[in-house]
Amino acid sequence: MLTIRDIAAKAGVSVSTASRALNNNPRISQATRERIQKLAAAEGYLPNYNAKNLTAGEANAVGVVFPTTAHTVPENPFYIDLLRGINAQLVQRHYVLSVAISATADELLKNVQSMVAQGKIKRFILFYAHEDDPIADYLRQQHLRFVTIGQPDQQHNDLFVDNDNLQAGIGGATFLLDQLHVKHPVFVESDHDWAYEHQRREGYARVAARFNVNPLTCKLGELNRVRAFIKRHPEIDGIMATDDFNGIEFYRLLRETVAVNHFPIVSFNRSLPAGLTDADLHSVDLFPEKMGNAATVLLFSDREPLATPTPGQIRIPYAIG
Amino acid sequence: MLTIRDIAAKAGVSVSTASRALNNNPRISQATRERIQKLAAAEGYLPNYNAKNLTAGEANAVGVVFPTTAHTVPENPFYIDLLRGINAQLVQRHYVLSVAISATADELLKNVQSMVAQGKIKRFILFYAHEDDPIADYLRQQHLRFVTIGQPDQQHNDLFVDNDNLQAGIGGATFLLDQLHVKHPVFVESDHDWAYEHQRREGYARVAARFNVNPLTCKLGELNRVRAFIKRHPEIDGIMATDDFNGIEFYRLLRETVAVNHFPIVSFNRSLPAGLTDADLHSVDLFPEKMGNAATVLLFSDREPLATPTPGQIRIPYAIG
DNA sequence: AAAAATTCTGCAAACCGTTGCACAAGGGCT
DNA sequence: AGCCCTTGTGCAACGGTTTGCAGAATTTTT
Repeated sequence: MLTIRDIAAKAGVSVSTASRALNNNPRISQATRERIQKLAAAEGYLPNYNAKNLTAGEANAVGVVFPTTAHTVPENPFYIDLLRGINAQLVQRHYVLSVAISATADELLKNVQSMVAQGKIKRFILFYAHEDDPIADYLRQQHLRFVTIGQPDQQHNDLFVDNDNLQAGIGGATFLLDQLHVKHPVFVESDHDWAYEHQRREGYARVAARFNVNPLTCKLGELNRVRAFIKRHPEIDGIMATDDFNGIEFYRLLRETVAVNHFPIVSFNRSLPAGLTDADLHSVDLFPEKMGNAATVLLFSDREPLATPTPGQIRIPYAIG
Repeated sequence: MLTIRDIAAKAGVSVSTASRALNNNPRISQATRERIQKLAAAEGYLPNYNAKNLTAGEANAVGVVFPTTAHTVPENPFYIDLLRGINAQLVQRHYVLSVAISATADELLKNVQSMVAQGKIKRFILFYAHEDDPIADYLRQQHLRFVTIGQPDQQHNDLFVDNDNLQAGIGGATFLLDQLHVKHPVFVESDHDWAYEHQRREGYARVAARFNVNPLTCKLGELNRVRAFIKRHPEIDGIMATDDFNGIEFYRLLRETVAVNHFPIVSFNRSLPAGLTDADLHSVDLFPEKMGNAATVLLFSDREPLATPTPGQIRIPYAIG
């Protein structure tokens, strides 16, 4: 194993000079610095991060915390893309991505605490934004840096990255009404009252108003209630859903009564392969990978100031595909 | 920050004694060991893993490598469950889960190499089993321990965990023919020729033979070919698919010609929420979380011998839900 | 030419554990 | 009493890197 001592010896300098040269310390002359860096690169020297971490008192790792319950099945592909985006940023910084994932909140907290206490991990990304979250509380109390995915509790002003759900709602609805020529849309949401659903609905409502169209809305849940709703609204000729699953579920119920085909649906966050439905399914792409990127950049913004000054939050735009 | 020196001082012993006591070294008397462990626990002492790793020359981390292509959407929920299973085992061992995930094979390899060289990670789990995989080659060449999820290349005898796909195929087919009383089943698979699909098909074929039923099979792909297939086989009264997506896609095409309802489908690895289809959808559960558990146990089997001797591979049974 | 200021480099300690080796204490044996 | 063996403990070095401080070398100033 090649150590910094070997490099120092080959370069004919002391270990401390080598160390400083490799870390671009301005106290080492430009010439020496370059010479040593070239040498190190040529020899294939790579620093031992365990040693680095020991002296730094901080690990070169970012903790990524998954929500406890997998309930949110629809979000799964989203998580993977987030991981991609985050890791792409981390490798550049010679950081490693460590995940905390557990069945219960208790275990999860222990997992995170151990990362902090034993592993000296000082930076985290939370894959959820809950109110009164014990993990977030703990991190705040320890004065550790973290970014949440999704807009968190307003009262602490934590760092977060979120979609611009309002704009995405506006964009999706405009596409549905304008491009797909839908006259009698229905907005379909889950029965969870999630914040992002409200925001998307608000966007939809605004566009509906602009197009002079009735902003019909249906919340999923008890099937017969939904069926009754559909019976009452035979005029529906297009669906805007908060995600693919909700959209397709509503469509299935709709087709129990009316024989339609190639029916226009606009949803968010494409999470299903084509070919699963004969609907004319469009999706507002929310770029989870970009969210991962942005979250990481924000997480390191204490060291590496952001290009554009931002107030501790980033909103990712959307696109329709 | 509480260090081992503090504990040693409070206990009135030397640092080395404290270290040995905490690591259950038999050279320290039972009495002293217990006394020091109690004290450490009471004081809330937690060892610094960066220091431990430095002396050990190995990090307390397992690298989890995702396949490059995200396209494999169907498998996503599976990955999350795997992570769960793995992490549950790791926390017990005071290990951390580090992921490597990248868009391109090149970057992924670099990612892994950096984990090894800089991070001193010595154990890996691969979330795929490809032939001639550069990552696996690299790990073998470095004599590092790794376990693949799914049965790998036979010629190297790597460690792996896989489903018992043959048995699962038998189980699923039996359920379809016996419980759901299907007389004219069709086995639907993707056009990727994946190994697990062959194995499941083999199970299906055996059961078909036993039930004296024609082992009809259809490979997805070009839609009109599939439609023609369906036209030729109006007798089909049940589907066995290699995953939910394939099953539902075939079902959709089927319904273009025949108006069926509550149609029996048996697939594998439930990855869709109910409510998306009106088919009578059953799934053979392959317990990805258990696979994660097993993979981890296998990964550490050099230190912690397995309860039941196994030949470097574990097969996870299935259940039908 | 000498002094001062500036720039560059090296020594050694520090980070926090583990571990080889030596030594001390205690017991049993002849 | 003297010796050996066993058991328990401590000293000090080690792992690979960073960094405060001091000293050497070079340049600038007077």
